[in-house]
Amino acid sequence: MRVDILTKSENREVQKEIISKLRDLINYKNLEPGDKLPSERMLSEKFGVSRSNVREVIQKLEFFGILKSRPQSGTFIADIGQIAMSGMMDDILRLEDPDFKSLVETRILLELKTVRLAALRRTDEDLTKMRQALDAYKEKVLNGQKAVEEDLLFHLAIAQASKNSTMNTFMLIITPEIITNFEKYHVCDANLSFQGIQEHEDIYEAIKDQDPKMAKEKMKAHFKILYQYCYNI
Amino acid sequence: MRVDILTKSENREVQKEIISKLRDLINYKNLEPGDKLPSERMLSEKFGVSRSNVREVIQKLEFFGILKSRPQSGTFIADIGQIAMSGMMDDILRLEDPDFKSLVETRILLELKTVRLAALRRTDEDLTKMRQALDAYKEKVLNGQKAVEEDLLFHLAIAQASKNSTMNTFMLIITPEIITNFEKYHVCDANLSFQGIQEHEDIYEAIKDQDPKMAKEKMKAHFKILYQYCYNI
DNA sequence: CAAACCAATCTGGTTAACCAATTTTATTTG
DNA sequence: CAAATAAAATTGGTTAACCAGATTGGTTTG
Repeated sequence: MRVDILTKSENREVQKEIISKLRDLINYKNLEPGDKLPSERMLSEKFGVSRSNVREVIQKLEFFGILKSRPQSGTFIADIGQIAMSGMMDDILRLEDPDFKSLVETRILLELKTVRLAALRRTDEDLTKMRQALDAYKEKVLNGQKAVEEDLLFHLAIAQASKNSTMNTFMLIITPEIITNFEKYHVCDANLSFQGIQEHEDIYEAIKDQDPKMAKEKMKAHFKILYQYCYNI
Repeated sequence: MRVDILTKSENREVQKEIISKLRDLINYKNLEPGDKLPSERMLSEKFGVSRSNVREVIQKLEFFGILKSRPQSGTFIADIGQIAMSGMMDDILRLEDPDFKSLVETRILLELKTVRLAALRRTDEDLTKMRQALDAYKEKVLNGQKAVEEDLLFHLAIAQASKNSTMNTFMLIITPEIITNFEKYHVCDANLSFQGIQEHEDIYEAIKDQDPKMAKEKMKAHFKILYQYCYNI
């Protein structure tokens, strides 16, 4: 178990080193947007790491949108300039694992927006999905069971109804970590209350009525306890 | 070029199919959080795909936090229940590529928050970094050159000063796509104006003075043009 | 009979050889 | 000499064999 964590962090260190070396290489060679990177083989040899390590890093930077690899052709620098490139790589290297506060802070920010957008843009289909999620949540709570997951799925349904794919993606990214931390810090216990049901119903109604202001208001009320929890940990 | 896009989207289709099959398998086998998935070899055989494809998907789901693979041991379902698991996989399957509007909408939301947090939490070091980014931006604009990248790096410096690692990460994720789209839709042309310099200076001053309200105000003013651009495209 | 031990097996990770498509270079041809 | 063609080298992607550590089941031992 201990070793596992070690190897993982070791691997991460390796990745960071590769990114750093890659940045230096790009700066040194004055590569510009659209230019081709040296081949994976070349890089793995030059950096003294395995080709799969290089591939992992390239995939990661491709996810961040600053590289673009084309089969049988090469890996290219995306259409952002050298300055942005170098600056972003620095930032990526400096990225830390998200702490719980940062997660909740971001979640609240996102949800106060998605709920407004959902009220404005929701279709009938969205409404059905939210209703289903809400009912599943209700049933669990009324049976005295934990319902953290059903809770979150309701909120994800809202994000989906917001029709903003970026926020939807971001909600998906933070949700599992939210769930894990909720259970770790026993935030879920507070979720057993019947009050939660009414709050969810209120939010649902506001979205159904296409009332963005009310929707945001109700979501704010729903987050009130979370606020306190978050800032006491 | 055409083929490249095709193979990429084909690959994406393969990935989606694997995720879908994996979800069905988990549901069918009633796997719960903490349970071990069948080995990569087994899955690749069962699904009729290559092991590297399986590994790609696992990495992706690991990024979304719903799987966790441990070396020499196996891949495990994260500490989220089956319901959240299945629901999230559905959502991931349904994820679309972000459109420009969605990107700008999210950026504005994030930045109106990070600028407030930066005003509250910035250190002197943060201030120095922002100053450097601002000066680099100024120089380019005063020389009549495009400065989209320097612009964004200033905003990234703010995100970093916000001390919220989640928002910082999200800003990093959307930045390259923002840059690309800015150049595509010639939003950058509007950035040549000297007005931008003053607006940046105002934001910087507000953060320096640790005045969150003013900082948000100035950021809002800075985004005014962007708002219009965004909703006219 | 339970606890300690050990070897066979299984795991994700790594490596190296291979593939098909592309790109470059050399050759041919008008 | 330039354009067309063909062959060689290079590319990211794929595959299969291999590795070291973890797990497991049976065996031994007190």
